[in-house]
Amino acid sequence: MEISDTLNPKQREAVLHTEGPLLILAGAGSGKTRVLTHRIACLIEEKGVNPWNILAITFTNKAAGEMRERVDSLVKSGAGSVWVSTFHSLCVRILRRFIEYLGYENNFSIYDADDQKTLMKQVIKKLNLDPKQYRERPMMSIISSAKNELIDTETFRKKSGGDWKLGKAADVYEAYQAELKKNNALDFDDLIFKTVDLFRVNAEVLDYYRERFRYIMVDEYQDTNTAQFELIALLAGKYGNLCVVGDDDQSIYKFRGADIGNILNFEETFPGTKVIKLEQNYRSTAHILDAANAVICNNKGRKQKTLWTANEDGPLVMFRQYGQAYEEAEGIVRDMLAQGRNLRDFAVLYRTNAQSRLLEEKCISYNIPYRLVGGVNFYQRREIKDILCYLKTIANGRDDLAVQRIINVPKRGIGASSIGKVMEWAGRQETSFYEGCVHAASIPGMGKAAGKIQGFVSQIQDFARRNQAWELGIRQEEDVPQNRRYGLEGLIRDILEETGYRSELQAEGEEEAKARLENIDELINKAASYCAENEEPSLNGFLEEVSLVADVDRMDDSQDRVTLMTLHSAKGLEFPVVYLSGMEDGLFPSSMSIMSDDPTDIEEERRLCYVGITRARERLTMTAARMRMSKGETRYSKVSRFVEEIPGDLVDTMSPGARANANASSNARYEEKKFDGRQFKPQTVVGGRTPGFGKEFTIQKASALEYGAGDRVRHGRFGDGTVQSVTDGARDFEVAVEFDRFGVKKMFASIAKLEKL
DNA sequence: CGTGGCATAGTTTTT
DNA sequence: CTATGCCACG
Repeated sequence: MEISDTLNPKQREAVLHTEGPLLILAGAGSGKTRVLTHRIACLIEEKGVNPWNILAITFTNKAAGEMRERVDSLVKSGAGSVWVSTFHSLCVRILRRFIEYLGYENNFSIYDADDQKTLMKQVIKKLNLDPKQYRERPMMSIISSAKNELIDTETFRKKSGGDWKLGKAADVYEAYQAELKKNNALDFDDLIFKTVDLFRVNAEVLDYYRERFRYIMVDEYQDTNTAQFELIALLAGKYGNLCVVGDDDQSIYKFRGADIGNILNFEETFPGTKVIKLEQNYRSTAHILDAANAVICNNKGRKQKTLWTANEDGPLVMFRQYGQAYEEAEGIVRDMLAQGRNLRDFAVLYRTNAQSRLLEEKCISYNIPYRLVGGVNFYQRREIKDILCYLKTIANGRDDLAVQRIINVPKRGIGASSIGKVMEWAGRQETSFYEGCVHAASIPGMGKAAGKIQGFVSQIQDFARRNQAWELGIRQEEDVPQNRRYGLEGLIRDILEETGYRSELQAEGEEEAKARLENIDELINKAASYCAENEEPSLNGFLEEVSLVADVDRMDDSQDRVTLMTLHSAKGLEFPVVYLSGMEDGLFPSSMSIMSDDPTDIEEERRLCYVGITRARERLTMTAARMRMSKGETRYSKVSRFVEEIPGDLVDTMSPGARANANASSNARYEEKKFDGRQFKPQTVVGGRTPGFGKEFTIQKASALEYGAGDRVRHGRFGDGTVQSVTDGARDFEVAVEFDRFGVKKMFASIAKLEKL
């Protein structure tokens, strides 16, 4: 085959350079996946490398799946032996095989964020720390960063020096790790950390994988953290055939420990590195690309490169500012409808998951099918977690968290005090909670509860026996519906029926139960397809698969639907038409990053904006709202600084006439809530490069107000009322007024323009 | 032992 | 505003 036919010179160079360290700086839409897949094909077909010796690491399972598919279609045979995987699944596979060297059992559980939180809460309680002062989240993030930096408990303790607060954190870290180990469980960060640990303590295992993975490729390299870096460096330490692909401008996971230094310093770390820049963009129109470049060039400390394209100019970038956030959502939905394209062409992106709600509501009211990526995770739903905890208990009885979650679900009359007694006993015996349940009868003071616990234990044992029989390939004789082979599907069904989970669910209400049972059905389908797709399906394998899914992995693009998702989830994807919603200072960039004294925080937001812009192929629309509800109160925002960074001649701000139209039509539906847009004419216009929008909405805070609590005032729309309170906020005075006809309203003084009577 | 009501905290982003 | 968590009561 002619591998290089469809590639440009730079791409071809990257594909053919197969030996030694290679850094590919690939701008957005520059065809990096094509380079990677062709490179794999080249290794196999031109250089005669055994596919078995190739490892490609991606960020999400979705990306891995796509790469696998493309390699399959490119390579005649053997492509199946190429190991394409995410960091996390790679590590799980390695650990399942060798973790016993680290003192864990190979049926370990994987804890997600919820599990971590529960465990952390227990730890804080156990250490008798004030839960007001030591909250789970901050503690988790301290520990997570430590693990991402490969700092173990011992080093952490040393580094804490005499610092009291850090010493406490060290206590928590130690206790948390001990608890995980006791439960034979690893959290997400551990998966990487422990694999590095394994490689460091066991030279044989390391060498085995070094021999195995002679050619390594890493996608999205800009988002690797120290632990992941070390993992790769160890693996590539013998043959040195390491090819990383990334774009420093698209590094958006600093909060998760990603170290942009990994890509910026790659050349120094790996002497003899060949650097290839891919700067031609094949994805977007020139206008979109110019806008992206205009935004990102405000960042300092980036590798110099300029994306260019041979594509046509395309339409201008659109910007629209609405009054209320729901008008913004409606505006987007109507705009999509007006274009008359396939719904799958559209993506609406936003900074925070909370923003999806309004968009969903509007999609529903306009009858537009949508697909929501992220948000409340399927696997976080109560009923799904319940069933998964049954499965986890069956797979790994040492997972106390799982056992404790389900021991009284459905209700078995095992209450908090009985559970407490078992916990106490297990603690004294230095054994697991489940083991405590097994010996419930011999625990003093258990009373009637002992029998109930026994019942639970024998149920679990029964399930475990069936599962073991299935895993060993023995056909289950009894309880087989027709001639279907017993498997995970059957196991979940049995759990549902035999524990009484289904009947309890049905007892509690029609609608609710129906929805939950549908979710469980979806889980059963998942289990069935897992079993069908895998050579050697196992309970642990299934649990892994469900715990390592990213939100985008569950994105189903088979149906013609609009996609709603966060900017983070959108990384690596592309759509013909993209809306960037909520372009407001304080939301995007987030107020956290604005307040931060670390200037690189805002740069990370800017990179996120760059990622968002470059998702669009043909048409990009940015939208903002002046008012948005958050935490129960209205927030007023000006247009995002990122919008201002785009030169005015690239932007189409809606003409005043068109805006009036849009408002008029949206009013029809929301008349009662509508707040006349004209009242929001700027009080003060502070000069901006781009006329028509930008800095127009700068509120001039008055030094004092002429009215106070108790005074009668008049409002342009709400009529007369009595001032209840005046709060002196940072940006403006906030006034609460009880209107005679409209009730109590809170408003900002400079906007409301209240007139004293 | 279970439930229902109230209080409080929380919003970045996720494998 | 909404989700979660805790406490008091039945």
